[in-house]
Amino acid sequence: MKTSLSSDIVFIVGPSAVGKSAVALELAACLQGEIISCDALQVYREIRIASDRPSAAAMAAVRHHLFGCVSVEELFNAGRYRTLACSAFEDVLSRGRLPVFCGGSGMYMAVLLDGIFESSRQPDPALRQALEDECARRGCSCLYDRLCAVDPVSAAKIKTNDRQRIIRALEIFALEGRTLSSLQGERVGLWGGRYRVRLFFLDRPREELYARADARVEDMFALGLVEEIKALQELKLSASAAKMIGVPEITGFLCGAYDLQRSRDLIQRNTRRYIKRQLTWFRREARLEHIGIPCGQSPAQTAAFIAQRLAEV
RNA sequence: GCCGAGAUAGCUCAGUUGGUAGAGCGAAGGACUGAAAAUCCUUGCGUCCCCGGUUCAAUUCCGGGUCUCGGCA
Repeated sequence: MKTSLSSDIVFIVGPSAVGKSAVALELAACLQGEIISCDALQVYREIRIASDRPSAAAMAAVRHHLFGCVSVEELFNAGRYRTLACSAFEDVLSRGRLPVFCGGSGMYMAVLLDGIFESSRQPDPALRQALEDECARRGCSCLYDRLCAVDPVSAAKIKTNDRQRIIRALEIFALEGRTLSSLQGERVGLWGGRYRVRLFFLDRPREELYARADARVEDMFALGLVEEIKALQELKLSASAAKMIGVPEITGFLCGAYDLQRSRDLIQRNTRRYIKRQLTWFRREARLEHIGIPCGQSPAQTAAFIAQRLAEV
């Protein structure tokens, strides 16, 4: 079917296990679109089952971007994502197709919509490591005190024992010679720019979401999750890949810390907590158009509903 | 049937020398802008099994009951 587009870029976001991928696939298929990942883990090549990457059939039916584009050994982060995602959607647009971003990483969506400050310098792993070491040795509050002196605006927004953010803020100051808070004021993103952007948030009742997520974890085990994670042991995982849900839990099992059942329970629990955090993130995002998916509705029906909304406005 | 032990937050339990109670886990809410599937913050009135008794006051002591778990038959 041919629909006249009223948007240049579409986002399909929502919590884990809500059914984003299937809806995005249907939507892209009927609007001549291409899918771009908006997910922090689906970019990793070696993690197929654990990140619930779209099937080969789905990828053959509609062109997908950024899925499995980097190795788990590489450091990946929001900055790199933004660079890759921007060139991907420009590529899609240049071929007259509709970019459909799909994923559950709220921050990656925010980074595209609102931007991120542009760093002139290369990240310095040694500097990060030095800050890590100092934090481990002398405690978080010691670094926090330093941040208060250097960048009181950022310090006011960061909790005294939020290791990750304290280190990040100090790292930026050391690297750029300017404070994180001042740099963050200079961000420019897609929102409010020359593109028409529509954000669709897919949702289901919490209990249904949890049940679907639990079932999906069972499926992952059946598909060979343990083998997939076991294979990663040969590699040197980057910090970002090593903390993905599934890796620590299965590694614990492989080391004999507990049985398989326990690792599955942990993965299910951690997935539920992750879903909760996603919901918290998206809840305060006022730009989203909420799409509640009724129980039993097919992805094609949801996609048709969204396509209609796109055509109307 | 007898003898023990127990019954307290969703779960596992602690505790109150009698002044209506608190840990862990789970759960919920929140923050979030280059690790984000990350990192971090906040939140526990619950017929203290039921009915009586003693007492100014009982979840705590006493008696009876119900149920659960051991052991013995």
